[in-house]
Amino acid sequence: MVTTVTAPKPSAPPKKASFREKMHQAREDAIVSAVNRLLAERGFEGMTVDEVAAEVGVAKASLYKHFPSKEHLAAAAMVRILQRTLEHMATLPPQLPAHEKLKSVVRWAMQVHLAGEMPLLPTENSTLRSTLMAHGAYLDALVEVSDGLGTWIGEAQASGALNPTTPPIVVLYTLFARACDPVLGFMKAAGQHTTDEIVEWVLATCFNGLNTR
Amino acid sequence: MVTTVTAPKPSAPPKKASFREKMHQAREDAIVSAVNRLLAERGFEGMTVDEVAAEVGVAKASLYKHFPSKEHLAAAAMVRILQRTLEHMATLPPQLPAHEKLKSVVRWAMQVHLAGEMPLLPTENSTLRSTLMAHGAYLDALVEVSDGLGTWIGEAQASGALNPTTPPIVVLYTLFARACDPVLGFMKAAGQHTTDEIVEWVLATCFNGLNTR
DNA sequence: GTCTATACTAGGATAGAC
DNA sequence: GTCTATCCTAGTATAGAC
Repeated sequence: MVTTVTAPKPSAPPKKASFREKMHQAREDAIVSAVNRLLAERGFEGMTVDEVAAEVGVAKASLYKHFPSKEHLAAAAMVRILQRTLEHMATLPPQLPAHEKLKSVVRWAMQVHLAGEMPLLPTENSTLRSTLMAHGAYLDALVEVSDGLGTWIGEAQASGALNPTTPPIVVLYTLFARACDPVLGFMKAAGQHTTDEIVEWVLATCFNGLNTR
Repeated sequence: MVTTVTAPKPSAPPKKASFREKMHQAREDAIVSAVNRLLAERGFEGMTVDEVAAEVGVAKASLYKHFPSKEHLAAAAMVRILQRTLEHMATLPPQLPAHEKLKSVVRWAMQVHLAGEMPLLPTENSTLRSTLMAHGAYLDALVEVSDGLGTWIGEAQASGALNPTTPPIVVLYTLFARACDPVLGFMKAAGQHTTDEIVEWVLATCFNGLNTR
């Protein structure tokens, strides 16, 4: 075949390639957004791929051209929320005290939660767990968020703002857990308060505790 | 059929009736225990009726002689944990300060959680939710627990032990949520601390907050 | 890479004998 | 009221045309 004369594969025009790529990304973004919302509403087990397809307005088979399984769909949504978290963290002014940065992140996460966009934490022993634990992008993003928060936790404890006797890992896990706090949903369902009020009360409970100070 | 001579249905000997009844109750108790454990491990959607049957060591069809649906299996487990909560509440000495009673209940619930016996809260929009909302025994038990805790919350806020500016409903929901706090599972999975340490730290975080006091 | 149509399986529920 | 065997829907995933 060495002697065969074939035209060299023409490199596609950059403009067009970029356009196609953009469409592709936009479509995947729409998919991940839908997954994210359904994950927040129903959890991984409760969410069905049919629902995702319906919400995106695309055939189910098409989803599987983008992502190889339901677990990978969910993983993409988890990566996305972690990246959004990193983006929020990056917007915080460096001179802000560490404990204020932490508060801001939790406040932001609670607002995301109340907006119905915070995926529920996967239960242990879930098929999702093992996929996530083998998912490089997810682990990377998780480590990056944890490291960032961990640094601030150290600073806030050193400054005396956060209780230094609490093990930092307890603080870190508590912050993650508060982002998914069911209290937010309960209060919203009770329907007696604005989302801002709910966020401030739950946030205050988190940092100040239930006891009188 | 009025003229038909039939022996009057002999009332079963109390001893034997009681025995049969006891066997029945013991079987149902075993079922509910298994459901409770699997609900804690996998959540409602993640739990399968096959697993329940396997764990009890009984045929799946037999389960449906006791409970009409998967939802009702779960509801029975929810009722049971609420009743266990009421039992624990009843053991507390009346002269104990209200805020200590509340702490004791949360501590107990966390221990139950770490023992793998705390059913996960049902996600909103679940088929389980609607069954629970139509389940008299569940609602009764829920109201009874809520009323009991609500009374203590009022007392603890009046005494100044709990922050009186926090809406009581926030306190109540927070206590329920802490019983299912994923932080407990995270810390346990991290495997660096005893369950007693975990409980005390999470409990302290709940009542004292993350901030330095 | 999108669609329609379908394969395949898991899982909730039931039939019917004992 | 327990069992075995089965029904049947829902839901993940894929085939194959365009």
